[in-house]
Amino acid sequence: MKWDALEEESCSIARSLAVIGDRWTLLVLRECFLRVRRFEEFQTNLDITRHLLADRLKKLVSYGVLRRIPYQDCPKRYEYLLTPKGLDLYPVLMAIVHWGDVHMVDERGRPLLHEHKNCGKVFDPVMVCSECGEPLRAREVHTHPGPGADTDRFPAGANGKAPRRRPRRAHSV
Amino acid sequence: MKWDALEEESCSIARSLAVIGDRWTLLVLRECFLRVRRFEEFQTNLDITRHLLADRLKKLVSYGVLRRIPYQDCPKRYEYLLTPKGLDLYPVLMAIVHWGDVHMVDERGRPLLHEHKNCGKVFDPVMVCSECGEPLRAREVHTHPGPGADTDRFPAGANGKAPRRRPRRAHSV
DNA sequence: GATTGACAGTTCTAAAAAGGAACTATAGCG
DNA sequence: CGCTATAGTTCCTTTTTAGAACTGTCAATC
Repeated sequence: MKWDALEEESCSIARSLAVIGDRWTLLVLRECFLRVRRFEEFQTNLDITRHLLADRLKKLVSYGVLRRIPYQDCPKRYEYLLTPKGLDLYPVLMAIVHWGDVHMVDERGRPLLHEHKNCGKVFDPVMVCSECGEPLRAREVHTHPGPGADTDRFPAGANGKAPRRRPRRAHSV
Repeated sequence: MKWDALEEESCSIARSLAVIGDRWTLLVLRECFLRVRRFEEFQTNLDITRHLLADRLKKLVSYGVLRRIPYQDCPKRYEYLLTPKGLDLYPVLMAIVHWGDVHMVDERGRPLLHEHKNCGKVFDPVMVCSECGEPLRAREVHTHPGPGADTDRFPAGANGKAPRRRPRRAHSV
């Protein structure tokens, strides 16, 4: 499977990974949420090669995750800002941060603490069900093929196509 | 920055990315949550090269995300199961799925629908504050350096070290 | 007026990683 | 014996990435 093929997959994870499934991209986005906006600042903070940084920024702009906005003319200079689509990646970053906080910290403890302005407390992010508000656990979730399902992998009950593999039972994720 | 250097960083995102910051690894984990356990099944479903698959599985086992369990002797055969540490990646996967569902679907709609067994409804995952239960938005979160902070990037107020850059204001993420 | 520095990249070559296909080893089955 | 299934490994080619230097524009400094 090539990089570009990910976008074509009938799977929201695969399609998301076409955008964010690369270590540098996620680190660039971390910087964006830390209010970093300019090429040089990304480059200094991340110690990424300039080539790759230019490439990743271009890709994120083309996917609508960042906007490239001029902040001065003469010479033309641009900065990179999160779009609403980019801001919606916040839960992804927070989920990754929290997993790292729980499972990857060293003896010194967490590098960053998060404070919720609304309630004033240091918190952890928790993933809950939009309907009942309960925290989600993999075991307590069933999946069903949706309208955009890959009929090869998740064959619809009624059509005559032979499944490529044995029919699957309901899944998590 | 080399791959291995990520683990050393004083940032939970960087350290998490040392484990999951690669497109194949996240696709392998997707399969794990879909109850896939065996080498051949991963390989067929993902169309990953056997070489890479072997490498990624080995890495995930070494990080304690998967366990490699024999399910028969003669010949020895192993299957890969999520550990508790691996199961804790569920919110990360769900956050990615949800972002893809919202921003990357084609005209056909979502590939998969998720049903919460506890309440019986099709749901979306929502990231909330552990303290007040409100949904999290990047703008409403401040960060402070924690005990494991990088003093270079987040200098402690009292010590005499000159900050490498101008002192930062509080951040999101 | 020449020099230096900031910024946002681009260009070049060498090294590392990934892709693709075939091969190995073990056992059960007919 | 030949065939299939499983879980990898080996070999070679192609693609990406790393690392460093270079370009071009303007502003401020010597």
